[in-house]
Amino acid sequence: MLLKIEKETMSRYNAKATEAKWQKIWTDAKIFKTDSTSTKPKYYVLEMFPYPSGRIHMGHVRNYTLGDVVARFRRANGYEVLHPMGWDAFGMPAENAAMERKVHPADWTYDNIANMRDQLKQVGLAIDWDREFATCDADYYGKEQQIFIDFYNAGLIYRKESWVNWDPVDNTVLANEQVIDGRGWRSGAVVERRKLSQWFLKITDFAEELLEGLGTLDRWPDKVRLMQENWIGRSEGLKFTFEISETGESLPVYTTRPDTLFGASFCAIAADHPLAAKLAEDNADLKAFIEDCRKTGTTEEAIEKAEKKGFDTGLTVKHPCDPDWKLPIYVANFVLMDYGTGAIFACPAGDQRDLDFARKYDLPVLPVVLPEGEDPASYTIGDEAYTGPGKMFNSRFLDGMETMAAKAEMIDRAEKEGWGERTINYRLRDWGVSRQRYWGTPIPFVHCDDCGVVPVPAEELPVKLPEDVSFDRPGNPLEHHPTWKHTKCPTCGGKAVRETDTMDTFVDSSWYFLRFVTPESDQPFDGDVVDQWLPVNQYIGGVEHAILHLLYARFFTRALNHVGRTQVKEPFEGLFTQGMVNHVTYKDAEGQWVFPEMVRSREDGSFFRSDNGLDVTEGRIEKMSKSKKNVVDPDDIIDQYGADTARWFVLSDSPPERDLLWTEAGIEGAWRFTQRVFRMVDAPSAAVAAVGAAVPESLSDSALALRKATHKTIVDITADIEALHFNKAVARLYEYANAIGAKVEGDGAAEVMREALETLVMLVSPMMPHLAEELWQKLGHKTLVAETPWPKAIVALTVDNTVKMAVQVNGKVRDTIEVAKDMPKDEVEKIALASEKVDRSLDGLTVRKVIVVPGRIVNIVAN
RNA sequence: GCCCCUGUGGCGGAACUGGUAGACGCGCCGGAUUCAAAAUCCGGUUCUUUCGGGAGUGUCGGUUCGAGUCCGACCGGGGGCACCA
Repeated sequence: MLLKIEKETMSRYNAKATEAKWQKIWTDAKIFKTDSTSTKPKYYVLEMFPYPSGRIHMGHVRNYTLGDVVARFRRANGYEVLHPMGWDAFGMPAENAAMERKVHPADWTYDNIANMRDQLKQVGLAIDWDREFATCDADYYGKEQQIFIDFYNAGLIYRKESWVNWDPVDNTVLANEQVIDGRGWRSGAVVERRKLSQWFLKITDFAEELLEGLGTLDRWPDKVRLMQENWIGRSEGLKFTFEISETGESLPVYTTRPDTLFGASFCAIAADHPLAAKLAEDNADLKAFIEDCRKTGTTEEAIEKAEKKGFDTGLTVKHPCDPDWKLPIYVANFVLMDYGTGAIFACPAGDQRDLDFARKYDLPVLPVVLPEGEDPASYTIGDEAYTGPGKMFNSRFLDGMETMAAKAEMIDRAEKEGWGERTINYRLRDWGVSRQRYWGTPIPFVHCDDCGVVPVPAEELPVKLPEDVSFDRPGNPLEHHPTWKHTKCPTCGGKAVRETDTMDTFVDSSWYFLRFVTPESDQPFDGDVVDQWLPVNQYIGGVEHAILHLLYARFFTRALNHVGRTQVKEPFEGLFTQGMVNHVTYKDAEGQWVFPEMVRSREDGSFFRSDNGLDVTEGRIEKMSKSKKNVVDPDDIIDQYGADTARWFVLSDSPPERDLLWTEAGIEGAWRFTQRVFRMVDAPSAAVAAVGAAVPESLSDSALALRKATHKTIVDITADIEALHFNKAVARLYEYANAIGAKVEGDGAAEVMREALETLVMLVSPMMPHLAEELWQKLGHKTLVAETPWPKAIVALTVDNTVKMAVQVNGKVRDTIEVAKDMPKDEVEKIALASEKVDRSLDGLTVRKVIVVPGRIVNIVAN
């Protein structure tokens, strides 16, 4: 009995103690410290840095494990790897905590960082922690202010009065993208519209470059490139000017469908259009209509959306091709001031919105594009506009032309006759970065009555946030602070007031990957060193950042290039977007969400709560979220199974770009494998360590089979990791473990087994680094796995000289044959036809044709 | 409404450029070990069958000697969006 217990403990792998041990050894030896000036080939792997919310979640574990496998794999393959970590530390939750719990945002943030750093370190990541910083460090945001002033001096920053989305709860301005269904994306408050003076970054100057650059990003997911392309929204069309018949004033419009100009039926302007505002001055009804449009916001839900509304101004414009043709001007709720010129001409036959509008207000609908196969005499438009291609008709000089040709012709004519021009238009708008908040980078400017807006001189940076702030009343604490904003004008020395806006936190994350390269630089970064390390070779993060963060970071890099700080143009060479981590949801009999750890199962398969015994039912599988309580805490998992098992599980089963389903059974399976690998290597380790590394020439069949498996596995795993197909790598390692478990005996068995076990340890090491170190040591090595080169396959052992081929009769597999790899087709055919099973299937049929695809298949066609 | 992606056993998923569908794992079933259990090990596991086979990758059709893979239409699931002129 005693003996048995002892055996049990000895053969069990104690993950917790072992992991702590190796983490300390790695840290003490500083083996993950990156030498920026190394002559080795460089590899920069980066995961999107976390927001310090307080605790890590499984999504973090997945994200950082993916990156860590890449980092360790590249290190083993001879690269100098840069794999840093930092904190996206500014943002509203810290201010919310300050308001709710009377804790200073800085204290809250740095406490959270300390917690999460400890948690992340337990995952065993190969990170150079010496480069760590938080964006809320004055050192970091001071450098950001420097960049901001650079951009200002380069004309990339301007201020303008503009309509903004005002969140009345957070007392802040929201970007359009941050307004979801008319509500603030964080507070959920119904958004109002206000006019404020705002700071803007001229991202639109780079619209064309950013669009073109997408073409070079061949290691980005197509999906993300497409989303950015749509976001930039380049279109080519005609910009021309209507003359208002009654006043002679001009009204510029933009259209992508100049071909349909003869189908025009009315003209519509946005509610925010200056002309609308002017007309509303002495028209109460119009004023009310405009107010109404504003209330609905720019992105309202479907039902509200569907309702096209307009207001007839009573004015008309002259058709540019026919001064006698007058079109009424409407103010319409579906025309956007931000896009094009804020005014359109409408051709109801060719645009669904225009058609809906025309039907509602009983305006003419004249078809001008004839779809193929339709008769011009009888063709009419019902409730559906025709937006496809076709031949022009009812269109005077365009009649008979194809749509594309008609477009070009109309633009050419407009340019020749001088009433319009070919114009490229973008949907992309400039980036408003002003936030009326405390916990962000102060915009480094002062307002002087005499000198206007003046940048803070470089030697006075950083403009630090004051520490003594109060969150007792709503609004921006910087505005309320008794002294902070009062300063002297850098130009004239007179009284001046600091800008109290802080920057959008997307600014912070737009250049952190550059700071990581030279975090000690007194400049934002050392351009020469950055140019050697960038672009980031592999960037990994959530697809939710597909547009904003990634587009802003691309813009920032180009802007930094523009101001001469770097040669780099595209920051991220390879992008990988991981899927979410999901879990089933549980609800008890009272309808309350239940944490998975509180769910117990009965023998009949039903569930109950461990605390109060209430019945529990399994619900949908959803993204892990605190609100639905379908979360598992990485700390608990690591405590129970160890980091390696957790890492192994998040890498297995699902392809990393897809959602991962977290299950108890899955983590148990991973844990079993961890134990199995440990036993497989541990049990024979002493004997194996004594065996020489040299494998003899002559091997028994079973030894040769294992050796071949070893070298094939090296090739496969290497390819899988390079392609980030970690789930496949995991599957192959299971297979390889099975192969090692098979009986090996005879000549060379011991040597081949040693090679196999060492290879297994190495191949597993990027995924389960602690276990690998422990086993490596047990196999008699004094060096670290983390500093051991990746195994090299002997190519000769990875090719077989025979091959199994399927033999089909009329496309159905009847038999398999094993033939020499280079056997001529006619011999293969002979062997296939000699098969008894094939012969049986051919009974009564005549062979018409035999197709032999060498190394793959034989198909016998018969009837 | 528009755009994109996706659909394979009970489940997660394999299947290179069209060439043996279901690798590997989970679950389940059986066996070994154990007083018993846990753990571990071995075997089986798409469905169906008269044990010869037959059917099968969302549905229907097409191309091909051969289709999960290519083409067309439809159905389901997921994601994105901006009423973008």
